[in-house]
Amino acid sequence: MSDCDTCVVRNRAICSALVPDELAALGKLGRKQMVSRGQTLVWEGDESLVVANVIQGVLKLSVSTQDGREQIVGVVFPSDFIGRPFGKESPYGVTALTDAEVCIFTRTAFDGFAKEHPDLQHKLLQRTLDELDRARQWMMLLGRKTASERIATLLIEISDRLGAAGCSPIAPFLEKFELPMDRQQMGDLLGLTIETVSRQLTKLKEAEIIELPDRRSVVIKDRRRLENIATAA
Amino acid sequence: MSDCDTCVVRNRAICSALVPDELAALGKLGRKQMVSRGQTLVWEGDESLVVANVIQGVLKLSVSTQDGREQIVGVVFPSDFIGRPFGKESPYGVTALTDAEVCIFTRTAFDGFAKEHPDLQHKLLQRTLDELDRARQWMMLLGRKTASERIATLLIEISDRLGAAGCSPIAPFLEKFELPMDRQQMGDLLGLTIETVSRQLTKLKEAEIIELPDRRSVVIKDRRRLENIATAA
DNA sequence: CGGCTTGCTTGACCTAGGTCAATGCGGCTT
DNA sequence: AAGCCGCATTGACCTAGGTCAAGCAAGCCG
Repeated sequence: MSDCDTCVVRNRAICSALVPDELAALGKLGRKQMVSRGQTLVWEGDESLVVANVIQGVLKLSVSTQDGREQIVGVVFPSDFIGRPFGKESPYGVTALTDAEVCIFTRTAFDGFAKEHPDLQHKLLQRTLDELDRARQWMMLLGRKTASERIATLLIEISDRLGAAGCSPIAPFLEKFELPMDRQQMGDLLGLTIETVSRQLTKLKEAEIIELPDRRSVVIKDRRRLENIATAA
Repeated sequence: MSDCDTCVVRNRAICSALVPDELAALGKLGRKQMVSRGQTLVWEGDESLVVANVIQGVLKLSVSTQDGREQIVGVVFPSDFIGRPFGKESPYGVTALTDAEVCIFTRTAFDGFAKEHPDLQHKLLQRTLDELDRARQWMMLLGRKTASERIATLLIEISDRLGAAGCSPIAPFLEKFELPMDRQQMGDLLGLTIETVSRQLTKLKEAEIIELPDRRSVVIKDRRRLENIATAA
């Protein structure tokens, strides 16, 4: 049984749609689980057996071709929901980018519970609609943006989402943060190669728009200019 | 008041979640409307004022950059749902690719009705999840596939979706069909230029995988080979 | 301390697909 | 039937980003 009362994401995850009694009932179905960096929770093409809420850490959703090309199709942060409820196999794999903690449910148990709780379903619908909007924005990036626009967009997006994931209500975004992924994964997310990612980052560094204190850290020195590059203004 | 009893998509659109009484109530809120090719139903960035079901025809969802680059982020066929329920502005425009007929609702009226009808919301959630899966598959295409893989994938997809939209239960896909878009729009959907689209189509024609009887028609002569190209096998 | 390992950067070169500029062609209009 | 007009195709050339191949720096371990 999960201890929902002390869960750090209880006010932001879909669980926030529930009243205490309902929350307790859902808590009985779920179980907290640690996932270490690189570990895969769901394999692409497998039957969708589990769904989960992210408590801590960052995970990727990814699709691959037979010949090994990979595209990351989504990145989930704390309080986000993972998985494909209501039947079907999962069309993408789910793998931890950092050590993470999730609150996991068997899909069938979750589906049953959701059917009985329209408020939960409503919340899930809202989230799915938001996720769809984000996916579509990313389609624009992949289809039409240049390499430098892509990198700038990614840095802004990570800064925003890590800011939103933090509990502080006064930090809409972060100016210094740790990348939750390596260069290869940035490439897989942006539809670029590792070399292009690296070159574009050094270009931004040389233009004094960002600093790169170490391989995982980014400091945004001139957010305005970065945003201009990102939106192709 | 719409005449739902005779609606050609009543068994496939989200309305199929409703019992006759409910359907009549929803029908009172909606109104059938013709949209002619090229006409825009919703502008990118505008407040989301309407939602709709597609009865006939094909529409595109698209996003543009300030400097005029366009990416089509979705294509909707008969029985599909259009719009961004539950608040927010629409992050993409909706424009008819062919003459079309839609069953349109004001967003607020629809939202109110949906809140009272969990079955309808459930159907909407399922559709949104499917749409999200499709968007993510397309992200793989835009991020990692070559031009010929993209064109092949598009032809298969259109053939499948036009087949599914037809009422015949024995036609899972079509071997001859009319493209619901011109070359430019194919490019905007695939993240390619018009010239590359044209060159790839003639390449497929010369390989005798397809025929192009006129600018809008396609005949798939060797579906197996086309599928192999599409999946990068 | 030196030698590995792992991930990142940099450089030199190449190519898929973009750009620019004709040319073609079917359908309308007069 | 001649002239447009709006696409689509084709060709010649160019470039952003991919590929291939060294280097390089930080952590780690003996």
